[in-house]
Formats: sequence, structure tokens, C-alpha cells
Amino acid sequence: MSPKQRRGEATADRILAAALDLYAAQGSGALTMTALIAETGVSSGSLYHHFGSLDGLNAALYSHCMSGLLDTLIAALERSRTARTGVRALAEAYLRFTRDNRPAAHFIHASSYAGFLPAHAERIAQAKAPRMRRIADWLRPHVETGHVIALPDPLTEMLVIGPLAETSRRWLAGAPEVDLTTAARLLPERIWQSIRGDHGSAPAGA
Amino acid sequence: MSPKQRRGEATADRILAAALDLYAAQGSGALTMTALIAETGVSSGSLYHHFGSLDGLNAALYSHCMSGLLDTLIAALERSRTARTGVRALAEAYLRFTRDNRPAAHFIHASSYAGFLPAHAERIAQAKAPRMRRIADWLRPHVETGHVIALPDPLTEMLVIGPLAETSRRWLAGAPEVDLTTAARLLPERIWQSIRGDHGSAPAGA
DNA sequence: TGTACATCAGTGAACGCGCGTTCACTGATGTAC
DNA sequence: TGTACATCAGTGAACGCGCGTTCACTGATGTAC
Repeated sequence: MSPKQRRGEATADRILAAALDLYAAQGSGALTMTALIAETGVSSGSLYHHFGSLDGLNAALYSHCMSGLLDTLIAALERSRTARTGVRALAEAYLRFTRDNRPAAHFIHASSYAGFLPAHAERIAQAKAPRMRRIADWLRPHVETGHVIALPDPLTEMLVIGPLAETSRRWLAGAPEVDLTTAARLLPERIWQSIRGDHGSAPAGA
Repeated sequence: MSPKQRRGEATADRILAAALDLYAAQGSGALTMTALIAETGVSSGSLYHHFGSLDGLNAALYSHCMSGLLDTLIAALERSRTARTGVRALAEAYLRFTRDNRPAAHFIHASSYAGFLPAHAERIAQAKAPRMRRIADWLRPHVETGHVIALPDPLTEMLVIGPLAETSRRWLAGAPEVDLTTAARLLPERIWQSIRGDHGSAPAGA
């Protein structure tokens, strides 16, 4: 996991970067050990030394990309004070991440059902869990004051992430009718409407 | 595409059913020509006679599953008169489809970035387009009366389908915290809140 | 400051395996006269 | 009603290829004394 020599870490990073490049350029079918060896010049033995298997490499790449996304969302949230501005900032940040980190976003979304997720669940959760906790910690007081509706555990997340993930997926798949800029302008307020509590901002007129 | 003999159609259907079974049981990696030949007893030549390639078979399976989902949504919509009841019925129907047709739902969601989608886009659109049109036709009058907010083209769809798709994905991936029954009880109304216009039902108290 | 040694990092040839696909063929079905 | 024939449906052996992984090895790094 954590290399004991500097050059080891550098090699691992270089391999992950090349893996994401390969993925971005030619899709999931192109992310093979053979292609990675050809692309990086690194030997197969070295690849196995660092990642154990192709699945292990995929898991490491997933962890890396997902951490990038969550860190972006956390930064947006923790800059905001009210529930409404926080949710809106998170929504904008999510779509901005998709636009600015297309390969990483693509890899995250395309990996939903990949075999390496359950196989390396523990290692992945280790990176993901503390970040999810920070998001939950930010949200909790706003639920307690009634500004955000109280829903059973993952449903608020579904309402917020759902439209953003679906929009990102369509855009990543190349759907020409999806425009991230328009989405970033209009979706955040509608998402906020879907989770705000009775105690939220003025309901009908303003 | 359309077989000229009865038994041809029966064989193709049997192959697609076996393909979905294989997929459901062991994941996308298990849906291979070799496995399909072993499972169905059909010869490789027959497989190629009907579907042309593995990608072709995947595209046919996708079309079949997607049509099933859309038909379910259309039935729910066209039973409803008001915008609110229609949207709620669609949301419930979507989650019910996921629960009752797990393999088909899984295949649909997991295929988002598959190579066979662009490769067979035309054939797939032929099944999808008329169904999407019926949904759009149902929605249009409700936008015109102001009961549903007017948004640029795919954004309303993102707000409605997003939370449903995300909930389905998590459940399909085996996330234990996602409960489709709870989701079906609480999400529809929240989704409605996200797309209803000023002219929608009474806003704050009821 | 120098040396011995354990550990980490990296090499590359070789392996077996299952994959998608092809092709020359036979058998079944439906249609025209 | 019967026959000829074109087309559809289905067979299965054979192909080459690229894949993930292994393993015995060498070289680089850091640490203990």
C-alpha cells in the first residue's frame, strides 16, 4: 500500500496516470496490463509489485478519482454557511468537476458495477468513508434546524447526487443535448427545492 | 433483424433470455459467446446468423430491456391525469421495475458506456425514440399550463430520472442501506417538488 | 565514515487459457407454378 | 395436390490472438553498527 522508497511511489503514480489516459482515449476495454506495459515502459513484474493484479490497479485508480471528486465537493460545502448556498455550491462543484476532470469522472461512473469494487471494498472504503463523514457532518445541523428535510439515510443523497450524476453520465456518454453550463445554472436551485424543509426559505413568492 | 421463419424468432428470444440469465448470475464478464453456446446448446454459427457479433447481441438485449422499462413508465404516466399524479406514478413505476426486473435493470444501467451503444445507435434509437416521444407528449401540456416548470430540454428528465436511477444503481450494486420500498414512498413527492411550477399544488401548508 | 545486509523496486521471457469469429456445410421452411 | 427451388436456420471444427499472471532474477535504497 504505502511504498517504502520514494521512487516506488513515483512509479505507482505514473502508472495510474497512464491508466487513466488509456481509459480516456480508448475506453475500458483498452485498460489492459499489456497496453499499460507498452505505454509506460514499466515491466509486468513491477506492475504486479505495486498493485497485485489488474483488479488491484483498477481499485487504486478508482480510489484516487473518487477522492478527487469528494474533496472538490467538501471544499464547496465547507465554504458555505447556509443549507441553500451549500447545496447549490455542491451541485455546481459536481458539474464543474465533471467538466474539468472528464477522464476521472468517466472512470468513476463507469465503474459502478465493476468486479473490483466488491473485491477491494475495504481498501476503497478507507479512502471514501472519512470524506463521506465530513459531508454528513456538514449537513446534520441543517437537518436539525429543519432547513433540510429529514429523510431516511441515503434518500437525501439520492435527491442531490441523482440529477448531477445522471447529467454527468449523459454528457460523458457524449449526448449532444446535455450542456453542463446550462445544467449548472438551473439544476442547483431545483435540487435545493427537492430537499428543503418547511423551515426553508420563503416558499411561494419571495 | 426480423426473422422470416417462426423458429428463428424463438431461437433469438431464447438466446437473449439466456444472455440475461448469464449476466444476472455472473456479471458482464460472463456474457461471452463461449458461455452462451455452452448454456443454450445453440451453435456459434447460429448465434452469428441472428446477431452478427457479440456487440450486436448486446445491442439487441439492451433494446429489449430498455423497451420493457419505457413501456412500464408510459403505462404509469398514461393512467394519470394531473402532472403531480403522473410524475409520482412514474417514479413509483421506475422503482418497481427495478425491483421486479432486476437483471434487466442491471443490464440497462451497466451498459451506459458500453461500446455497443454508439456502434448500434441507430437500431437502438429505433426502439427508443417513439417511446420517448410518448412520454414527452404526455408532459408537454402540463408544462404549457405552468404546472410543471419549463426547463431546457433534458433537465426536467435529469431531475425526475436522476434520483430514481441513482437509487436503482445503488440497490443493484448491492448497497445494503438502500431500500426500494422506502424510496418509493418518499422520493416521488420530493421529485415532484423539484419540477413543479409556480402554478403547481398549494405550496407551504396544505 | 564505511561496510554488511535486509528489503524494496524493477526486469522480461514464458505460460496457458478462453476469447470472438469464420466458413463450408447440412437441414428446415415456405412459396410459386 | 405435388414438386422444384430459393431462402432461412442451424452446425461445429478450426483459426489466431491478446490476455493476465508467474517466476527466477538483478539492481537500488536505506539502515544498523
